[in-house]
Amino acid sequence: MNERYEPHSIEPRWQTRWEQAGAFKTGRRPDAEPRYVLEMFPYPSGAMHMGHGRVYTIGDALARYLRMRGFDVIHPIGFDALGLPAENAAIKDGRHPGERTRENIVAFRAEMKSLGYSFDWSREFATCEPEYYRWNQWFFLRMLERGIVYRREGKANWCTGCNTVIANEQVVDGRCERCESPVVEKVIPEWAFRITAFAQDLLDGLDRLTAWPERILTMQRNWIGKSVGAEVAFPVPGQASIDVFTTRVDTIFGCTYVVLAPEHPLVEKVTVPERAAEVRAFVERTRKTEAAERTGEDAPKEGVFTGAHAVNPYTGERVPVWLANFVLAGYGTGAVMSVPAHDQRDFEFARKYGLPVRVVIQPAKGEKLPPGDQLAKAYTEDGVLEGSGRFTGLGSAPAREAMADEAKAKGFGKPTVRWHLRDWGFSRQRYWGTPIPVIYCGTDGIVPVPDDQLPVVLPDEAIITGKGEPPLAKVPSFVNVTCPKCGKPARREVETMDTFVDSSWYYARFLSPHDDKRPFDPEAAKRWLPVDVYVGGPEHAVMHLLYFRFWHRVMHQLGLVHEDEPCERLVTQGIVNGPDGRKMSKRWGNVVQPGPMVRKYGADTLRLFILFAAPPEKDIDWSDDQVDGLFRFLARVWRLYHARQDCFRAGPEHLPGAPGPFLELRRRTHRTVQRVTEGFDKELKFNTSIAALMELVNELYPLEPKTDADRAAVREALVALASLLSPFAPHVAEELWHEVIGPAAKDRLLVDEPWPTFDPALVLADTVTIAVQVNGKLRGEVQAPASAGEAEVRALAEAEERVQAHLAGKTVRKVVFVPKRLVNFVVGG
RNA sequence: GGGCGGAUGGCGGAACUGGCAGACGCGCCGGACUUAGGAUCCGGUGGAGCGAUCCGUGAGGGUUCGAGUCCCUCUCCGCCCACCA
Repeated sequence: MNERYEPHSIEPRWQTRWEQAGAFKTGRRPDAEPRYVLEMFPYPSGAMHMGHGRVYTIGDALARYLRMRGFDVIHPIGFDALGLPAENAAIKDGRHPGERTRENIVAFRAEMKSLGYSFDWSREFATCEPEYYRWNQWFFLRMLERGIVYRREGKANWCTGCNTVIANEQVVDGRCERCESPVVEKVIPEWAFRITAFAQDLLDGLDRLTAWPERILTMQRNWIGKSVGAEVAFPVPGQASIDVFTTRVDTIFGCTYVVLAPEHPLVEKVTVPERAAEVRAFVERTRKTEAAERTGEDAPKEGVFTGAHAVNPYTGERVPVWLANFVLAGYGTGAVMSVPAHDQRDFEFARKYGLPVRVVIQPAKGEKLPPGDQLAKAYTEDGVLEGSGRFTGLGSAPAREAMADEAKAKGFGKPTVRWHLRDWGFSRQRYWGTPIPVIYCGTDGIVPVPDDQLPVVLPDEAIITGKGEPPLAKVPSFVNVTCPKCGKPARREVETMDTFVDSSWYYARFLSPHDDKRPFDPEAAKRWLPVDVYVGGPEHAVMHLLYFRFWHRVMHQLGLVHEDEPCERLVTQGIVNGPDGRKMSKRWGNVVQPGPMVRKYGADTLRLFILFAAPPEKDIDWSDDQVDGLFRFLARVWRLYHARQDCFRAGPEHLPGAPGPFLELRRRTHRTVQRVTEGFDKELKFNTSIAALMELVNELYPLEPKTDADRAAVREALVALASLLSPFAPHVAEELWHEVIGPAAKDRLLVDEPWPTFDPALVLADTVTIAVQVNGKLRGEVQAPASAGEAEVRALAEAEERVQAHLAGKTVRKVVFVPKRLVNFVVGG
């Protein structure tokens, strides 16, 4: 055995051995229970970064552990290869996005292998392969048949930088999430998934996801955004009827005006002729304002009076109808009833334009509100109704119910549910995506491409400029087809799919990645789904994870899967920041990449650093010093095995039973097995699991075994240590395990060995240290048998000198005894 | 403004259902071995005090024999969302 720890001489060797043995192939244990461990697949733009290093290290530790626990594990990897960045890069340097993507994949694969990740590489695929995206097209056609896909003529977010439509969910503060260019509204025909039809179901499903972080569940709930309210019709006599949506129908007696969105269809109709010019100017002005500016936090509230009046159906009162820039056409009915006393926006608007403020809700307790004209700000809490006719005196909640019911009974409204979630517009005027499989025919209209003509392959020869028409429109051989129905010349759809489509079902494709008859094998799905553990960044909390849940429900409807949630447990990992605590970025010059670190320290050290720095969900800062420390730990472990070679041949029959350091060592060994095992089964706090291994090494280090029994105890510890280390630092663990086990085991691999078990009798200490307190303050400690009762411990404690000093001259009023932990004398006088 | 997390030594972080605060690592200090040490090994390391002891988990209150942990009020930090009616 080499005296020095040299990771570079051992890591590639074991990587090769594992690969040759097919150690990480799925399905090696067909009779064992299945487990599916999945990390979010990477988008291969450029080189692998530390964030990737973290996700895959966390998932890999789990996968390796579960394999050793005897499960049949699937741990696949692939590449999310289609997408805007590759296309933007292509626009920049003129290279084909596929060429660049394939290069990046080669680099990624090499780095992942150098990190020793236990992927089943035989299942790898990239979403840019027609063998994959043809099934995106297949799903599209199935959803089209079922009305889940539809064509809509609607306002869309138009990114002025990417020149393409992006989803609502991808707009951040009025800007494109990717390129940060301003997003403007534009009317455009587009394809959409009817995800809103699943809104209630997606919401209900969250209650069953008990192993998802609460944070993520809350974000999804907010994103789906169910609000229960009421729709109420405010007639404009002789003109029209304005439907307003409100969640606070209990405040309706305080409604002093009604506001329409500038784009509301009734604007023209209700506006009185003398105000038409002013209204039109306002509408024009608002339309020109960018979404970001209009809906930004500090944007001024502006409005204009239409001259019309609408009737509050509850009171019969006539209230003025206004337009305002802050009312959005796309939400609710695009019209709101304004209750300035109980809504802050309405309040500010009313003050600005001198509209009346009428208090109709009083706080249930505490001071009453002043009259509306003296109110300093809106009171938006629930309370007790006043000045609300027959509803006066009711609480807000029962009032909402009673009032919505009355609206329904009298036919001027109804209880209504509204969602924040919008349908998912997924067509992109881009090249590097899945072609949408439809044909536009002059005779037959929109004609789906027949299944037997799939895939519609992305042509290589597209000219990508990022401007004007979609790139595919400029490829005549692609565009010009004959109609599958009538055989006349027709045009292909030139738009492609959002890449979130690709990542919505890839986990299922891993189950039969080479299937050319169907997207995946439903029998395999029955065995492997849902995913047991899914590891990825919390930045995907809403978009990807919602689409992914939606798609799974669609696959359920298609009979391809048996359950409606795709994943049981979600682990969201924190960011790896630079050494300065800031986000790694070229701008700060604080980027640390996994590749160079593997070359410097070896994969095992890097993996250990990532796992030891903090629990998975916390952000961590890169630290060169900590990395050094972990390299030193592995070198120390290495030296330990080297120094104890004389223990390798002792047999377990000689294990020590008599009290002494080697029996203590055995206890430590078994306790460590227990702690690390629980670390995997419960909290996934790998940092404390690794700390436990360090403690074992520290205890082992100074021991000098003299007898066979001593050596057997050391050997037991060394065998266990190699196994326990294996999920975290697999290469060095494999090497050391072979050293201990010796030549007899040369054909076996540690990664295939069973996970060590612990003896429950050994993890329980027989002597415990009990803290002694007087009035809650620590005054000493005593050693006692673990089984000791109160009387025994009390006697031991009272014999302690320091304790006696604090008890002297006092009366013991009470004694609190916690077995195995403490005894507390409560004294007085 | 709303939602969700946080706040513990010089630093990263431990602490199961309230029960010895600071495990483990880094850094630092001392020692050993060395021509040398930025390698390795051993010891120390929350603060104050010579000491017995006292003070310490963002701040302030409370519950309790006992609070990092539970309750109330507040401050700061991070992330997500935001004229969503």
